[in-house]
Amino acid sequence: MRRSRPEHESIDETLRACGIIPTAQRVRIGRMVLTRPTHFSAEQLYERVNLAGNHVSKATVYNTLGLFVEKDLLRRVLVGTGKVFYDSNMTAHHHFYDVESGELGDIDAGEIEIRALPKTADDVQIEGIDVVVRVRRAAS
Amino acid sequence: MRRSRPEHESIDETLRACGIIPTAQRVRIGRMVLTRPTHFSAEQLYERVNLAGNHVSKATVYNTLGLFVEKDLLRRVLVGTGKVFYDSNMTAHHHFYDVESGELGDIDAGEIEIRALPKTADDVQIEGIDVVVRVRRAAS
DNA sequence: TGTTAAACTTAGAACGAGTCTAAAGATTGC
DNA sequence: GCAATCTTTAGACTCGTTCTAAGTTTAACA
Ligand SMILES: [Mn+2]
Ligand SMILES: [Mn+2]
Ligand SMILES: [Zn+2]
Ligand SMILES: [Zn+2]
Repeated sequence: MRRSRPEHESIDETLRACGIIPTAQRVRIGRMVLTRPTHFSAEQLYERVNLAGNHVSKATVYNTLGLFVEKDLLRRVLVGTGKVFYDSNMTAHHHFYDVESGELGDIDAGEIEIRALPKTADDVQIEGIDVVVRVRRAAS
Repeated sequence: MRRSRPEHESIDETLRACGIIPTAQRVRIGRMVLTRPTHFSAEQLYERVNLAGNHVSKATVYNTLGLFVEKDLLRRVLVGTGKVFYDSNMTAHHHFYDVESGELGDIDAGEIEIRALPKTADDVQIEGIDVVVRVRRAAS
């Protein structure tokens, strides 16, 4: 169930609407990642959230990210080995991944057509389709 | 440069043709994974290769998998968090991934149409496109 | 508003897939 | 044969992530 996050709605209300108790830590993290579409890793967030005093623990960062994913406020993006990215752009879209720099970019859903779905047995439901275009900047 | 691996060609010759010195360990692993299309993880291979005596070390398993990937004899498939699979089916195809069972299946390339490629700056070359369809067996 | 149970946060230990190290073993060219 | 190069190995190590157990906050409600 996707929910919109209009500007006038506070993070506090967004979290409540998802059944998440808006603790100080969750609101702080929410403000950082839910107010605009952004790609980031757990460690990037951990560093950023702790730049301006008021320490938030690693465990809480991971717990909160997991909770936000569970509540469809964030999605995980799997690219290279050992790298998990989070994405607060919940509209249907895909990604390109620069294998050199590790940079992640968006591809509009309209730019990739999934024509036929695989032969799905009728008890199998599709939970999502992930497309990652691996790119490399040509060596000059 | 994809090479075919006809039945009459021994693993030994396949490896040599790729510039790989066919050591006993590499040939043994090659026989297990290169003679038919198969999906497997490093630890699955490590266990299987060591079932029938003649121990092969973890380091060699990882080194060999990395070497085979580098030489385009295997590809990596990234699915769930912390799960790296290897695939000896080198024809263009995609995957579905059962998020419950962890099972991985093939989707013929023809079943998914990549219509438009993203706006690629001319110095950016596409190295590959990975499509993973996440599926879940409906709770009975 | 005080009491309490449930939910949450925390530091740090633990985990595990994957990599590295340094030494021993194999292969190759001369 | 001899030396140079390449390969394998055990086990230590790394690092992203998860777990644990204790303390803190929140929410329910008397
Ligand atoms: Mn991370
Ligand atoms: Mn594995
Ligand atoms: Zn995105
Ligand atoms: Zn496959």
